[in-house]
This record gives sequence, C-alpha cells and structure tokens, in this order.
Amino acid sequence: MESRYNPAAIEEKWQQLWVEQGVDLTPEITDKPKFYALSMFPYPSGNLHMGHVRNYTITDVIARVRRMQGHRVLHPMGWDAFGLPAENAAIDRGVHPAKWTYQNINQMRTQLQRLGLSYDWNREVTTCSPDYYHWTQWIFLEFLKAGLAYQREAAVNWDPIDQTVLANEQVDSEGRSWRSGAKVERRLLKQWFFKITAYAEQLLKDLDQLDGWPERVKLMQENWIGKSTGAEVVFKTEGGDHLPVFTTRPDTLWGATFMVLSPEHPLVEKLTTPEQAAAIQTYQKAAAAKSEIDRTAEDREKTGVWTGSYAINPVNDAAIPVWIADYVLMGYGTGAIMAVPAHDQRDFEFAKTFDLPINVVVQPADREIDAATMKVAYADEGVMVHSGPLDGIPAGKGAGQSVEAAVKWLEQNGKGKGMATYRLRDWLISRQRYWGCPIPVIHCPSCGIVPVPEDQLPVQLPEDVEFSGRGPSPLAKLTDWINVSCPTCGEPARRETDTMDTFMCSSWYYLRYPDACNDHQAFDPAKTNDWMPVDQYVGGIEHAILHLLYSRFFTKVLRDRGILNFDEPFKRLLTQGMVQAAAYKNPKTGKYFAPSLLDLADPRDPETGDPLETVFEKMSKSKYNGIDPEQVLAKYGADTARMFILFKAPPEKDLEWDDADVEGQFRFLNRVWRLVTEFADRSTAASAANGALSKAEKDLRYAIHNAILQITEDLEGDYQFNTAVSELMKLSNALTEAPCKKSFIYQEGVETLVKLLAPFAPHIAEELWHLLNHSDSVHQQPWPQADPTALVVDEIPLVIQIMGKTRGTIQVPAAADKQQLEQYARESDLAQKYIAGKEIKKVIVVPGKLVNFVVE
RNA sequence: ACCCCUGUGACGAAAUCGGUAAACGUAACUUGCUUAAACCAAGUGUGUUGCAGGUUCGAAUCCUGUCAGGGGUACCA
Repeated sequence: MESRYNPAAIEEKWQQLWVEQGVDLTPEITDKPKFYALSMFPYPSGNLHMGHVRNYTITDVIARVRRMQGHRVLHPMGWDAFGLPAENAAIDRGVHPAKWTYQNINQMRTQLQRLGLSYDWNREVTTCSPDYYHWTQWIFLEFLKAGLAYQREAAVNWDPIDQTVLANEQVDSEGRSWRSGAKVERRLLKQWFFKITAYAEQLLKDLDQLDGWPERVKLMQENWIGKSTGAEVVFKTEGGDHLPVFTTRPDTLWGATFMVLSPEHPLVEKLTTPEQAAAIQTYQKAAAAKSEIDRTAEDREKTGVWTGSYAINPVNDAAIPVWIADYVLMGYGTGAIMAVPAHDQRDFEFAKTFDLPINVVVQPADREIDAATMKVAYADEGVMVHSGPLDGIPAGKGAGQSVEAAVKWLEQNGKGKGMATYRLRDWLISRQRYWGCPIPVIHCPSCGIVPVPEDQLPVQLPEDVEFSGRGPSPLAKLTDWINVSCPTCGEPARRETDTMDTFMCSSWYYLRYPDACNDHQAFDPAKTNDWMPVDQYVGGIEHAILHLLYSRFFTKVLRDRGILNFDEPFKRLLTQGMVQAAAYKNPKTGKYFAPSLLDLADPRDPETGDPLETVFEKMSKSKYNGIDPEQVLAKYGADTARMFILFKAPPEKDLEWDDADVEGQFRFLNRVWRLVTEFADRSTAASAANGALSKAEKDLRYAIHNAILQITEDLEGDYQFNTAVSELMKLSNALTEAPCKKSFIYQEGVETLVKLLAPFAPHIAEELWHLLNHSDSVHQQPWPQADPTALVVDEIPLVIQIMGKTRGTIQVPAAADKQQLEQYARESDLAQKYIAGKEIKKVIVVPGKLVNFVVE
C-alpha cells in the first residue's frame, strides 16, 4: 500500500476515472431538488490565474456539497471568447483570432481539469462559436422586434487605443476605458443602443427580491441607476415652443431667474439671436470636443453663453434669459434646466459668474437670507416665501411639504407633472471591431434597417480577413461580404459591419447551459425555466454593475417576450475577494521590484539602496507578484491549493498569498493521510458496539457530530469555508488524540472525516475512501447527518461572573434549570470568595451559559 | 463632497441573540526523534478588540463622535 501522500500520483488518476465514470455529468432525474451552481466564465486569455482558481474552487465546493446532500446539480463551464485581445494578437503576431482563442481555450481547459473541478464538460459553451453566436444574434433580433434595439447618432465614448466605442458602464469615473485604460474621447457617431432605460424602474425595484446578494452590490446598482424624483415643468419660449425641464425641486420654481440648455439642445439654434450666433457656435464647438467626463468634472469654473432669448416661467409669466452651458447634459432629464441660484449651488455659481439675479424663495427659521449678501446656495429646510400658492408651506420633500404641493399645483394647472428621472443611460452595444458577434442587420436604401431572416442565421464572421494594424474594423473593408441583396426587396444593400459588445454574449450564457447542445433554439424554455434561476453565482466584484446589470436586463426582456418565467437570473451572489501577494515597492519612487532580485530579509532597491516597503497587492506582472497556479499544482497538488485558498480568508475578503500557509495545508493533508492509512492498515477490524460507550468514545462521538453540525452550518448561508476547514482540522486532531482507536466510533470518525473532506479536497478524499475498502465514489456518498443524541452532554461549564467580570467556571449538570443554576453558583467556592459578606442586589442567570452576581 | 465596507496577538483569522475574546492555522521558541538537518511528535509564550464617550448586570458585537485603510458615485438638475 502507498505509504506516503503523493498528490501527483492520485490526482491525475482520479481525474481520469471520474471522466470515464461520468460522475460530474448533470443528472436528468427530476425527483431531486435542482441546484444550479455557476462561476462567471472566463475570458480565455490563455493562462489561468489565482483569481480564477479561487472563484472556481469556491463554486466547486458548493456544487459538491449539494450533490452529496441529494440535489441534482448543474455545474457547467464555458468561455467568454470574443474580445479584443484575440484581435490584437492577430495584429501583433499574425495568428488568426479564432486560432489564438481556441488554442487558449484548450490550454485553459486542461488547467481547469487539473484543479479537480466537477464540471459537466458536455455543456461547455464558447461564445465565439457559430453554434453559440447564432443565438446571440437571434436574441438581438428579439430586442429589435420588441423595439428595444435602435440606431441613433449620439455623442459616444471613443477609445483611441482599442479604436472602438464603449458603453458608459465601461468607462470608469476618471474617464478611462475599462480594458485599455485610455482616456476616452467624445465622438458623434451613429451607433446601436439597447433601451435599458425602459427597464430602469424594474431593475431598481427588483433589487429588493435579491436577498441573497451582497448589500454593497445592490447599492452600487442602485446608485448606477440613480433615480431622482421630482417634476417635469413645461416652460415656453417667447416664440411659443415648449421647453420642458426636469427638476427635483419644483417648489423653487418661483425663484427661477434664468434657464440653461445643454449646448446640444435642439432648440438652441432657434433661440439664438443673430447678435449671439457667433458666440454660441464657438461655445458649442468647444463643448463638442470635450468628453462627458471632462465636461462634468467638478471644480471647473462655470462657463456659458446667453442665447439672446427669453423663456416664460409658467408660474408667474416672468421672462427669464435662456443660456447654454456645458454643465447641463443632453443625456439627462430633458437637457434643459430651470436655474434657481438661491437654492442650488451650481446655479448660484453660474449666476455669480454672469451677474444674473438671485431670488430667495425659502427662508430658514433661525435667520433671514438676503440674495445680495449670500455666499452659497441655501438648500436646507425652511418656509416658502414669494411663491404665490406655496407661501408659508414648509420646504421639503416629505408629505405635506412644498415639493408635494408644487407637483399638485403644476398638475392642477396643466403646467407640468410629477416625474422620475434616472441616471442610467441606454446601453451602447455596437463595436467597430472584428472579433465579436456580427449584428444581424442589413441596411437597404429603400427598406431601411432590415433584420437578417432567422433562417439565414447565423451571420458568420468571415474568416479570410487581413489584420493590418489598429485601424478600423477589417470587416468594413470586405466588400464581398458587405454587399448583399436586401432580404425584403432584393435590391443591392449593405451588411452592418459593427459587431456586438462582448457583454451581449455574456448576458445570456447562463440560459444556454441547461440546454447547451440545442441546435435549433437558443435553449428549450422548459429546460431553462426548470434549472433557472442560478441558485448560486460566484464571481468578482468588478462585475457589480456591468455584467450583472446587463444580465438582469436580458432576463427581464426575455421574460416579457414570453420565453422565460422568472424575474431575476441570479438568486444568490457571492463576490469573492482578490488574491493578493507581497510586492516590494520603493516608497520614494513608487517602483516595484521582482523578489528574485532582492534579499527578502532586508529588501532594498538594487539601484538606489533605499529600503523597500512590503505591500500586499493584487497579483500583476507590473508588480512582479504573480503566483503561477501551475507551479503550485506541480509542487503541492490541487487539493492543497484548494484547501489553502478556502482556509486562508473568508470568501468575500481579499486573500493574501503566503507560501508558509500553503505548506501548512499540505501538512494537514499529510496528517489526514497518515491518520486514515494507519487505521486502514490495521488488520483487526474495529470492535463492534457492545454495551454502553466509554467516556473516550462518547467524547469522540461528540467531536465527530459537532464537526458535522458546524461544517454543515458553515456551508449554508454565508459560506464560511475558512471555519469549515478549521473544523476539519479539529476533527482530525480529535481523532489523532483519541484513546479509543480500536472502537467502531473511531471508524465512524475516520469515515466521516473523509466524507466531510471530499468537497474541499476531492482527490485525497476519494483515494482514502477507497483505501478504507469502499468501491464506490466518496462523492456519491450522502452528506453525513449530525446525530442530536451524540451532541447531548451531561455536564457543562457554567461561567461565574461578579459585576459582569468573569471569575471562573464551575461544572454543573447540563439539565439544571435557572433556579438550580443560581443555587450551584451561590454555593460554589468561586462565588463565595467574592460575595461573602456582601449584599447581592441582583442575580442574572443565562441558562446554559452563566450566572452573574451584582453586589453592593 | 456624498454613500458603503473594514480596523481583534508578530501574521491570516474565529467568536448564534450582547454572555469565558483569540478557536483553527502560520511564524517564533523549547524538548524529543535523527550522526546532523528537514520531516514528524510533544510543549511554550503573545492580549484594556483603531481611538474617545454612551447604553447595559455584562459590549469585539448596539448607539454617538473621531482617526486610518479600501471601494462606489460624482456639476445628474
């Protein structure tokens, strides 16, 4: 018999056997409760990194436990395989994106298989494969039919490095592209959009359904959707045009002293007087050149130009000047605002810069505000003044306060209505790149936009293309491919050359797994409705808005198309923390150094000799702190890597890589190995039960069933894998120390340990299970059940407190009631020492826990 | 500026409902095994839970303030 733990020998063996036996395939039996466990699928960059390992290990443990607990489990994997890196590889190295991508997929699949992840590989999906993108195109056409896909010319984010447009979600708060990091520019282009704003309210409201999501992710989505409630008020220009504005403070309408339009507002041209035309046009040009981020950056001086015209305030018929300024955005509200400088800081600054009038309409209780002397806008509570019908009403958004009264007045007088606006913008989904899913649309000079008929899908990506440089998409140059006849009228027409945002492909992949091989449908709704929603989704926090918001949107649209019967795709979400490692940084220069160049006992900058700072940061090439999973697997095996990752930190927290702790887990698995093999080696079988258990047996049995209870609890709810592993260690320690190694209880303990270990370290558990003379798989064993009778104890320690300070414990019968507990406590030597001669004012008894004496 | 999260031994962490703070593991040290070291085994030490108040018989846990680190949003009308 193998006497040493040798992961290299057993891991590969079991991985092969499991594939042969099909133990990880999804069962089709329907009498078991379903459980859909899903990790966010990776982009096939070619190399697995530790973040992936952590993500997939977590999901794998969840899937394995559920299987043992009697669920039919769907646990699939696939590839988010369209995207720019493949195209850049083609440009830089001359490899076709498809070849590069599929090579990477093969490499990464092998790496994943080495981790012992229990995937049903029969359901693998690859978004760049025509079998898959066929249905991405079909979904696009569904959106088109629903009126939720449209083309529009708009000022959009242009990434100058990747040479493509980007959605708002893909630009960070500093105006940089999520992928290339380049500062985005603003360009006026005709682009495809998805009308996600039509679902803003539902996307916001249904966050309430997501009890199993981290609060902070829900909060981030809530902020991103950015609902503001207020009113739409319709102003009129002197020429009689309607000029609606959105405001959250309709109550301050009587204090509006001017209006500001976005430079792109359609009425600007009409409102501009000949004298102002030159100034307005200059300003419009300057604004167009700036990105939205630049325009809205804070602490910029207010700029603007008067159009020369006036508008009529509908509440008092006052004529107020109409300005344009770039701080008003065409994409939000109506692209026009009424300015109330006395009560809005931005308007106040604008009024001060251009010497415009300020009218106070809210007065605070404790002082009097004077328009001439005020230094900042007043936005707090007070009482309405100079506001006609609102005079005397308390200012505020609550019931019976001024905003409510103003909305009521507007509606009664036909001057406006209550309304909500959202910060969320429509999703820009077209990209000027080759390696993406073609948009299945044909542009016909006479019929306009014509969808490619469903029987002609998929529109295949042409393979024979040239990648010359980072110019425009190579598709735009393929005249043979572009020129087609219109499917409706047969006249010459042109294909759409833009491809879809890759987030489109990943917004529905989880719907495909339940029916991944379907070649005549995206999926059979019956199968998808059966498996969905995903019971547990696991992935990185970086998708808190992007992928998770888009997927929720897709789900709701397909539900409204009658294809799906649920509202939300992901019932529970776990966002795992980053994997960090020590990096060595010169605090003066900010430069990082590879550990191989340094003496780690005293790290110094090799150039300057400065002492270096050791910091834990996300693994990256530029910081020289990456740990290659391949090397860890080669040295310790997958089971150790898994155990380390699970034990080192709770799943949502960042995890600091530490080689010493990896060693620690390897040692633990070695201890388990010895413990089990030594037991299996003993030829004398464990003695059977005869009569009552000894004290040692009872104690051991308690330890076994307590471990079952604790680990089972840790795997429910918050997924505390770190404490679950520590419970495994405690059980292992208890078995090592147990004086009753010949008892059948000891055998129960050893077998339970192996079963409890199975989801965490699947290979060693399987090997040990077989060494214990079992011929079936440990992964098909039922999850151990804690026996309540084993957890009953005769005596418990009772804490004695005096004035809330713990003084010690006494042993008391577990069955004692409150009165008896107090009695035991009073009589104990421990308490006597402190309460002798003192008056006891109060006694607090917490059954099963403590007795506290409050004395004089 | 606003919102959110996190501060516990040398380090990672654990502590249902407020009830023995530090389980479990790293690292360090001692001893045994060994020719020696590693491995392995036995053992040892580390604490006013970031800080200041408050509530309570009792606070890591609840409340107020404050400091530090991280994240999100940001002229959104």
